[in-house]
Amino acid sequence: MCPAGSSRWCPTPEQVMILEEMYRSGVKTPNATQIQQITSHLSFYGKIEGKNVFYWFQNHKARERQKLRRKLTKQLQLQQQQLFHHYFDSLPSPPFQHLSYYNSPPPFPQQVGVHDAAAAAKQGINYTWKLDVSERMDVDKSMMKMYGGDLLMMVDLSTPSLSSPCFFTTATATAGPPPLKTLELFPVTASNLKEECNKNNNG
Amino acid sequence: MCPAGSSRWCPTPEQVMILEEMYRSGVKTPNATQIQQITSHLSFYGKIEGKNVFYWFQNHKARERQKLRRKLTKQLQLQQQQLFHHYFDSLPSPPFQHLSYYNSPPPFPQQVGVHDAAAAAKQGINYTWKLDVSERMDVDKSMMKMYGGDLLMMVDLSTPSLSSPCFFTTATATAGPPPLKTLELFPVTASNLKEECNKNNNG
DNA sequence: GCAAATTAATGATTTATTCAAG
DNA sequence: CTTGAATAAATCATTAATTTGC
Repeated sequence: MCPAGSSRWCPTPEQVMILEEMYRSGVKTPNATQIQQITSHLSFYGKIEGKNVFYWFQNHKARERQKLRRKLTKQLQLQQQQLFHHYFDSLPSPPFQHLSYYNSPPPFPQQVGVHDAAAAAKQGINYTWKLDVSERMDVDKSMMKMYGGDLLMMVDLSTPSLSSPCFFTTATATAGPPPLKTLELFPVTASNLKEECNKNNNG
Repeated sequence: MCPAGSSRWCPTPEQVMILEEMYRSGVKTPNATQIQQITSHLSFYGKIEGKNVFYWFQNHKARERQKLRRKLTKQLQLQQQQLFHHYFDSLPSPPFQHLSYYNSPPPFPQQVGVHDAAAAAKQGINYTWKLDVSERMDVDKSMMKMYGGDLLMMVDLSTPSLSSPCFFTTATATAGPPPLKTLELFPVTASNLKEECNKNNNG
């Protein structure tokens, strides 16, 4: 339960359930209209604001990605080890096995992404990340849209010179749909490495 | 000059000048009220919206930091090299000089931050980042405030069920002032290293 | 059992990175 | 190449879960 004067939103179980269901069914980065609808719907189950919904999706998406990455990285390591042992165990007498093991990638370093994608699929990974391609849904074609989804500005009612209570208004009718961005399948970058390093502290 | 149906804001020279002057005089992350004032002031010189002002400060702050970091890093490297050479050149006959040079920090690795702060100061670097401590200015005590300053949501006028044109409203009266955050003086982290790596691609 | 102490989960902010217009 | 715009990653901060000693 949430403390009385809590500084942050504490979602009710129903709210979380609904949000997760929406996420699963494809809503990853809801636009302004969607957030509005979701918010008013969820407000039935408890106090909630639009920014809570927005943050929830942002965090959820990021953390799902993170979980997936970790899982993949772990599996990757496992498989490389296994394949490696398999490869060297099949040799008559491996002279520099220990060196190779610690220093070099296995003998198929160029295709590691594709290879492991296929292999991981065999092991039951569902390629959830492919869903991310449809992150932007663009459900309604109204003039209004969400700018980036990373900016929230409050209304300042104390300023009398303001005719409209809203700070930013969109009068700009931008042409064309937003550029659909694909996700890199195997983002084994510095970010991942750092994460893998930190992981050891958590357990 | 800005094309007629341009998709993005093209600031006039006057606007840029004023923005830079404001930045120099301490405004690094203006709140909603300040942005409103700046916007209406600058609108005298040309078409401008609140989000333009917001983005401008965000980008400017980030890129100033970036410039400073690069300068510092470069200077750091230079000094370490110089000190290093000075140190080893003073030895009678350095047997493993090349090894040490590539593998080890100089003999004062624990205080590198403090040391270089002092040294850099001598060379004329102005510690601009110390200004960042006063980033949050909290000029007015109105109920409305800027949330993070990193979220912008548009109004959806096409939804008739909306009583207020604004999407997110702040009714939460949080207690106490926002926690003033200090900036780390020498953020020589993985991020910096990565940047230094990438820098070579740019020139 | 049950609070104080730790740890994990997650809501909220800030910073870094990337995209793309000009 | 510069820079406005947008997105993603990292980080901070608070709350929920848990462990631990009594």
